[in-house]
Amino acid sequence: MKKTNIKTVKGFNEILPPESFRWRLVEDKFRTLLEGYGFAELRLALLEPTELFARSIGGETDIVEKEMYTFTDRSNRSLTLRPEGTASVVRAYNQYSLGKISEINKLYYVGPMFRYERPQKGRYRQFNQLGAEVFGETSFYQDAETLVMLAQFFHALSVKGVVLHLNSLGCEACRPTFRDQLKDYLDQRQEALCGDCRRRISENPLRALDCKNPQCRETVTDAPLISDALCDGCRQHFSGLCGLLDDVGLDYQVNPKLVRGLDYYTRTTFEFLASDLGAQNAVAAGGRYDRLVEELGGKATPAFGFAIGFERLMMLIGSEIAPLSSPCVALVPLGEKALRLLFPIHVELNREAPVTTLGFQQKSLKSQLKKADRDGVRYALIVGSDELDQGEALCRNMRTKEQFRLPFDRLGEALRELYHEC
RNA sequence: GUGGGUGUAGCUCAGUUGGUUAGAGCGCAGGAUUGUGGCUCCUGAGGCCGAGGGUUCAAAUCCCUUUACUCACCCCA
Repeated sequence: MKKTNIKTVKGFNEILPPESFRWRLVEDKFRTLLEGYGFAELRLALLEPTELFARSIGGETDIVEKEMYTFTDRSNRSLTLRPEGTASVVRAYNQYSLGKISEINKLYYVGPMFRYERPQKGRYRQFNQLGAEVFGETSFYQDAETLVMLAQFFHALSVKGVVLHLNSLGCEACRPTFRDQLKDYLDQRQEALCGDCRRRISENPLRALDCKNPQCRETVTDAPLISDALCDGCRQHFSGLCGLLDDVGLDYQVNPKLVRGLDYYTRTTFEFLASDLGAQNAVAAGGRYDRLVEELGGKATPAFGFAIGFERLMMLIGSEIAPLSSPCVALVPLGEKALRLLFPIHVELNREAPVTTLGFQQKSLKSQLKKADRDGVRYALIVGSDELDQGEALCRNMRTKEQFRLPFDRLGEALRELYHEC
């Protein structure tokens, strides 16, 4: 404690074993599922020009205003550690002209994001997201497929108590009208709103809808609803999506007051909310953003995406997931000569799979068996002076306590056979 | 940025109204007649009691400051 005074930066979340094994399992499930649906992985830069986020997320959002890790590098460029994944994916989509390679692009990513916020339960300054984006598809079938896929992911992990909340935010045709309507409504009730909401009236009035201040909530109960203001196109898109979700039996709640903190969303927007996560209850969220690709300088391309909060997801998953495969045989040398004999076998056997364990300290048989037991191996292979004399190792089945002999000259293949039985 | 809570062994925590060398459980290491694990028993290692200052004959304990963690607000995954 006294000399380890260099510690992680506040809020930077690190994953230690055995938790890291659980993370791997969940991540593997995510990859398998998404690749099954035709997604391919993108591994992108963690550091981007600051301008990317200012333009994509929205200059007026809290994320850009006060939550980014922004600094200038040695050549005085303003750089930012990515606070989310979508902006970078869109940047890459444009930069590498992915739209020209194929009409539809389904991409996913896994990795850390950075936001300078006060850490608390389920929120860190370095946190991890599992995310995916689909480019080039306007159909509500795409929205539905992606939402169902997410629900399948949660189901496969036995996550219970997550509810899908759905809304449509309209498009460039109908949202401005609604925005003005809402602005008027809020303007007339300024006194009843909190300071933040008053500020929001001009900047982003939609966000006043999901303010948690009780008084604001009450004030907003009779506010105009976006669902009443949607244009025909948006209305059909949304009802089409709901119809598909009904068809496949995916439960959802339409929440007309659900809005997003990021400016780029259009039409479908959603959150998967967990009941037992405390205040940070959104495990996954996302929606459609049909304008962003063009706004970032690309060809107009519709898109749909989501991000899952990895830490939050892991809090919802029971810790009873089975550990990864463990070694099968503990090699137990008694003395330097035996160790010397076993070492080449050990390194040969573990080339491709965890078959054996071998300790290099000269320890008593008793403590080596103790360790073998803790490691959960099925067999202990004992080599002491007797065995060296006879040219045979003594193999003990840790469960049945049966012991049998294995000649040195075929130890390797014999252990390999035992491993395949494990 | 604003509030509240908590910092004692690797982990989970005890520690009386301030009073000797600071405790338990788990974990770790070793042992219980020569080379046989899990159960039991014994022994051991491991702490500047988060840090700094103050009050006192005496501080883990009281006061101040600071820092870290944590929960909530804000916002978000």
